[in-house]
Formats: sequence, structure tokens, C-alpha cells
Amino acid sequence: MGRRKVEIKLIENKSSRQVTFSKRRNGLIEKARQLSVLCESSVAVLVVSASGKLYNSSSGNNMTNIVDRYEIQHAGERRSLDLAEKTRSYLPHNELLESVKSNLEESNVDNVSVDSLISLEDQLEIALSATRARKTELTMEFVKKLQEKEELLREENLVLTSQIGKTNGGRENSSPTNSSGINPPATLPLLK
Amino acid sequence: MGRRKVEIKLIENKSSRQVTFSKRRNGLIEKARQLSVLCESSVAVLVVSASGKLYNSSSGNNMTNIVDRYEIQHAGERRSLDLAEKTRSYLPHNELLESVKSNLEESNVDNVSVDSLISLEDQLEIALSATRARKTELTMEFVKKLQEKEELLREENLVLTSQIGKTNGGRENSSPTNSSGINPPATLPLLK
DNA sequence: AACTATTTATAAGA
DNA sequence: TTCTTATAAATAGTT
Repeated sequence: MGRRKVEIKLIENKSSRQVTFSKRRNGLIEKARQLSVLCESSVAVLVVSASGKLYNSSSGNNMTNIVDRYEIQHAGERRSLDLAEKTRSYLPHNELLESVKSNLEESNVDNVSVDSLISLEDQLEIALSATRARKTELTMEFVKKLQEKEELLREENLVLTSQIGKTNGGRENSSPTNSSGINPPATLPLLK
Repeated sequence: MGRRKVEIKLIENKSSRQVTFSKRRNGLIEKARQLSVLCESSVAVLVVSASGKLYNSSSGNNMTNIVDRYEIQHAGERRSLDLAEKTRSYLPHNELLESVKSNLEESNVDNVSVDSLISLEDQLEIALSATRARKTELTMEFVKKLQEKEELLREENLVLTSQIGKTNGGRENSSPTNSSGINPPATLPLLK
């Protein structure tokens, strides 16, 4: 789309290459913006010039989020080890983890068969599932303890209030220190 | 550049939005490729559709290198990359569920290709991840509320105790109703 | 940085 | 979806 048709190959002339770089880079970024707006999507463009200079734009969402979205999809190509590390420190499923670990080590050997990967996948899913279950269990225990504690404090509070009532000679006191405004004990509709 | 001039604003009609998304996405990626070749540069394009599907292309260098180049420049802006959190922020629940549902329905058709199953698998994993993240988030919120409530009750209790102390003429009272034996507010070592 | 002749992208229609 | 085609938009070469 110009005075002449240009072949898509390196522009030899340095200065016209620079001009084209600048024009087309802007064009690309504008196209990205339009796509984002027209179709309610997020678009990131990263351009690295031959000299290593970076130009970037993001539309519809910030660059970090878009790049992260990419990394979610390509997790494992990079730092999958962190995750494994976290998972291990989290759970006392020693035996399971041991076996998974030794299987992972085996897989490092070159000739990984699909069968062995399938079995590894199964093991990892079992480990993951166990991890999740344990996490939920611990959380629920914790919530239960908190709720019991709340109940005890509430009772204690009630007794104290009634004691004050007595020492005040039966004078009704409308919750002297109820600064909290707390009342019905919470239930947990959020989790099952 | 079409039969009509279009304003750059959300295309209301869903199906023509989809068509435009597909056309312009391809156009953008082609432009990126051209820029890369014409001017000896590296270009990455990341597009995330409204339903959370990722499309990406890289030219002149691989995606990982280009993204790394970006991250070098923006070191420090990077947060901890809580995968689940990010995933959730990307996909509004309703949209996510819609897309999963429609994909499940699609899959009911007889000729299920492996490709479509792969994509379905990805979507389900994203959905699962989002669901889990939301569950964790809600749980943490709930725990936080319980802990705040505990703190308030504890304070109230303290005030009541001191009031009793006063009416008793300054006699030290060793927590008369502390039947609960509760004390240091619990922390949550179980979850982060 | 502007200007246009052209090419290219694409919106609507089939 | 894919192709067609009229038209809008991008841009190559020029000033």
C-alpha cells in the first residue's frame, strides 16, 4: 500500500528501513488497539529492533496480565520447579512425593516412552489431588476452630455482661461495650 | 477498509464481532511478520479473546526470548505471579462457564477431533483453576472476617473484665470466666 | 513531518 | 466457513 509494491524481505537501504520500521511499528500498534476495542479483547505487541531496543504496547489489559496469561498456557516450559517445591513444603505426603520425585528423575533420561509419561501423569494427578484435599481439610479445620473460639468468646462476654448487671444492682445495661456491633455468628455459605 | 467505514468501538453483533476478530487477528499477525522481515526485528503478538482464549505469534525470534527481553526491561514490576489469581482475573466466571458449556455441547457431536479435545482440555483446566482460585479467595476472606471478629470480641471482653475490676474496688480478677482457655489469636500457618 | 499514488486490508455479501 | 469485491486504510516514495 504505497507508491510501489514491496516484497516482504529485508529492506537493504538502512535509512528507508528505519523509516519503514517506525511507520509500520506504529501501524501495528494501532491495529492492535483497534482489534482490542472492536472485539473486546486484550492485545499485546512487543517489538525488538535490530539494535535491541524494545517497543511495546498493550490494549484491553495491561502487559503484565497478558504476558502472564501467555505463561499460564505455557507453564512448564519455564519454571515448573517452583510449583513442585511449594507443593512439597506444603504437605506431609512423604511417600507419595518420594515416588513422584523418583519418577520425575527417571523421566529425565532421554528415551521417555509415552507409556511412562502417562503413568507419571497419573501419579502427578494423584499427588495434586491429595494435596488439594489436604489443603481443604486443613482450611476447614482452621475455620471450625475459629468458629468455636468465637462461640466461647461470645459466651464469656455474656457472662461478664450479666456480672456487671448484678454489681450494678439489677440496672439494665444495654450492652455497655458492644462497640463491635457484632452479632449473629457467621455461617459459611461460601464453602461446602 | 471495507465496504463501509467502521467506527472503532465494540462491535455489538456477536457473530460479526467473531468474524472481525478472526480476520483482524490474522491481519495483525501477518503485519507483525512483515515488520519483522522487512526491518530485521523481532515481534511478538499476544491476543486474548473475550472468552479468555489465547492466540500468539512471534517472528524474528521465539516468544520466550521476546518476552524475556520485555521482562528484563520491566524487572521489578513483576509480582509473584499467583497463577490461579491471574487466571481468575482473566476470565469472568460467567463467560468462562459459558464457553466451557458451549464447548462441552460441541464435543457431544460424534466426530470429536483430538485438536478440539486438546482445546477443551485447556479450557477445562483454566475453568478448574479459576474455580479453585475463587474458592481459596472466598475462604481466605471468610477466615479474615472470623479473625477480625475474634479480635473485637476479645477487646470487648477485656473492657468488660476491667469494668468488673472497678466495681469490685480494684481487686485483681484473674479472668473470672475464662473457661475457654483461649489466648493468643490464632494465625494461619496452613495457608498463605 | 506532510503529502498522495498505490497497494493492501477488510466489511459486507454470496 | 470461504470467496468475492467494493471501499477504507496503510504506507512507499516523494517533497
